[in-house]
Amino acid sequence: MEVSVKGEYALRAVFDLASHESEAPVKIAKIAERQQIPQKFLELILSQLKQGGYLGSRRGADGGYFLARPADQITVGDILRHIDGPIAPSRRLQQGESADDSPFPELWEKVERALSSVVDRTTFSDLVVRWKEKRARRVVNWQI
Amino acid sequence: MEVSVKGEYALRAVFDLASHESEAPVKIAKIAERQQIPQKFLELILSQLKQGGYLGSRRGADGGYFLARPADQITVGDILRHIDGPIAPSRRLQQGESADDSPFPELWEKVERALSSVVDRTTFSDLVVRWKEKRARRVVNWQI
DNA sequence: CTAATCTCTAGTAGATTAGTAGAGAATCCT
DNA sequence: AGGATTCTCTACTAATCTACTAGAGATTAG
Repeated sequence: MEVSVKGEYALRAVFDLASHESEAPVKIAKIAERQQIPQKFLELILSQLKQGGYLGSRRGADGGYFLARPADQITVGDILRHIDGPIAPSRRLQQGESADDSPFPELWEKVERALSSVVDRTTFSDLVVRWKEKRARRVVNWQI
Repeated sequence: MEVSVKGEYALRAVFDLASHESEAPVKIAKIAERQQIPQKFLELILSQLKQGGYLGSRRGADGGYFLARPADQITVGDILRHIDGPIAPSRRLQQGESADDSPFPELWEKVERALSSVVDRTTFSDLVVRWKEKRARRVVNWQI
């Protein structure tokens, strides 16, 4: 039940774009540097996220990537599913086994719902807001 | 976020033992047959579950495996963690990053809690009970 | 036109997964 | 005691996946 490194890179990349929303397109190199992601690997990931319709891009000088829709309309679940595939164990049935010969399909559905209640309700806008609040608190504590 | 085949085999095996609790030890071959698991692979899994303290065994004729504690004291989470490792993304921090430079550790904690609320509250006793109820209902429908 | 940047195809070392093979050790039955 | 049965332990492996790297090609801004 781990998230792949690729999946986590994808989340970080989208988060990076979300925190620079409505600015000029962000260059791959910039994201790679800020998020500590190998640039060439990141290129593949961003391209895949564009295929999925989550990002847009522009080439050339002043090019870069940007969110294809507002940060409050992209969820963590969207990105994870698109990069890593299904988020919960997909109901694997043994040969000649019907759905209710086994107690597990029901269990996996509960797991799916539990996971979904977190990742499909968390948008990148949420992440950015929370993160900014946390940073603000830290600055305040400094000053005291 | 998938459960490995090995993990699912482990769950099925413990479930099989739980549905034959308080009977004589169950032979590997019997579990392998009923649950459709390659026997040699199952041997490794059962042995690992024994190392974890979940199962006991006896060799020789009339030997087999059995639960080391009652089925209502073994959870799905116990088995999954023991076979597949951590159930939620473990907070990976980038180099030189403190826990609140990033919004993700907090996210992963929520995921962990959500998952835990399912797998750590589901015992094999629960699974057996639900499964028997489901079978009972099916028989009733047949007769109508 | 050219420099900057994204895009696309290919390759790849190392780890992991899902097994298999086979000999050894304990236990029960007669 | 002897033999059959069953778990136990170590070693090996084919195939797949992961996390990358390399390099040439296509777009765009100025």
